[in-house]
Amino acid sequence: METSPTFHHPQPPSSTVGFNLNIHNQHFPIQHMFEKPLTPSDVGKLNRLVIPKQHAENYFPTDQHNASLLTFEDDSGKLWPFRYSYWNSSQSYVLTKGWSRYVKDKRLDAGDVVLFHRHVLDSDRMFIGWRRRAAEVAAQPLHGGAQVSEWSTRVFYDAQANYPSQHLTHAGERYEMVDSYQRGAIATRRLRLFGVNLECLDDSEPSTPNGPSQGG
Amino acid sequence: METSPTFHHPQPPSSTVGFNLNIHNQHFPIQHMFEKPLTPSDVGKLNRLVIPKQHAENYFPTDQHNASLLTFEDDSGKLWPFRYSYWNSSQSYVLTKGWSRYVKDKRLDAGDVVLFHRHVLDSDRMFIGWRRRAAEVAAQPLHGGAQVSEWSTRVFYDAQANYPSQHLTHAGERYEMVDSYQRGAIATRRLRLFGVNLECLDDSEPSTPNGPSQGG
DNA sequence: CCGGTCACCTGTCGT
DNA sequence: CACGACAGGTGACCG
Repeated sequence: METSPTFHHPQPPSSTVGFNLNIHNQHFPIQHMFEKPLTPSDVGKLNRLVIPKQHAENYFPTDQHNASLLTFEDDSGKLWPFRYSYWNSSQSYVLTKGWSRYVKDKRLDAGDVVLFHRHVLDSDRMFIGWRRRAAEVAAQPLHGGAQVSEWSTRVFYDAQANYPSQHLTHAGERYEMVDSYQRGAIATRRLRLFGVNLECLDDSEPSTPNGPSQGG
Repeated sequence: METSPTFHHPQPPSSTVGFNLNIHNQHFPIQHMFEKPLTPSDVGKLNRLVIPKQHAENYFPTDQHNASLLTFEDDSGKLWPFRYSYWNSSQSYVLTKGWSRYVKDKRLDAGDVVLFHRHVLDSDRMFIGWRRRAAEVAAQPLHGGAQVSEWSTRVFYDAQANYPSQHLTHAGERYEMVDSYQRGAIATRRLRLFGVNLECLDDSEPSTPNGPSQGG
């Protein structure tokens, strides 16, 4: 059993973009940047996390000469430095060095979701969290259903990928705030938080818009 | 079939550390430095040979600013220049550029053994040789023995790694001189060769003392 | 564009 | 059990 995961406040926050993060009894105004359901490769031996291009370019610093270091804080205050680079060969942004340690430490599995947040008042300060994948439903038997163990992660994973656009609590494991889904569009919204007027991006759709349907 | 491999004199020499090398009918006093059973990676697509740290630091020049060029002679007198460097990340010494050419030219395979020698009177002059791995024994059928092709190289490789401490000829392919095995200890011995008194290191144990037994 | 090279990275194993 | 060594990898780069 896992204990005390993710950044999420016990009760669902009222806003998409800002909520409180309790770290060591200190409360931080945190902006949700994006999240990504982990692919088998993300948690496998490739030791890398592919950051969806849109999110990378929206939120992560544009490293001039490739290969930078991004450091995130987790819910315990522990720092997680990751090597962040752009792979020309695959035209993709990735977290590499350090990522496998995080996966192991948090015992992440395919279908689990990593969350990226940042400090509202200091966008250089970034946070990483995660939540368990949705519990297994008595899943749809595809094609007759002979496959067993090999398939199970994929099934969870796919189920996770295109989850409905609105959900709050789900099997007691999900209390993520995702309201206005606007696929493909980036909306700005103004909000007042901690006495500060902020203009925020609100593209918190799931990170794999086309889904991780990489298998045949 | 291979023709005329290795440096070894047709009859086993009497000394561990010095023996004659016949190159183009010239005889050289040659000191055995060390040898290494080749791993699959050493002969694979990584195009590099890992030099066990002890041997590298004992025998190869300490390159000040990393990345030097080491040139060896083979039994035909051909020169083989290799780039020699230290990889900080893995804390290991490697031969890179040029190595794959040697592997290809000599048709080396995993389990084969590369030999490094040097001129007794001119230690800058170094020689490279090789011998075939030990012929496959009607090997121990592990767990029932269903595996075939995939296993074969590994089996050779492991069989090679922890060969007995005393062997001279073996299946007509091995006439390496290895007498006093003193694992973990380095003995010095004095010998008189070509009218010259020499004091020599004698740590010619196999390069992977623990063996590459990484499989379960 | 492709193969070789280079400088990294990490899991595993033995000590 | 922490740590060194290294086998087996990677992407970037260059000719």
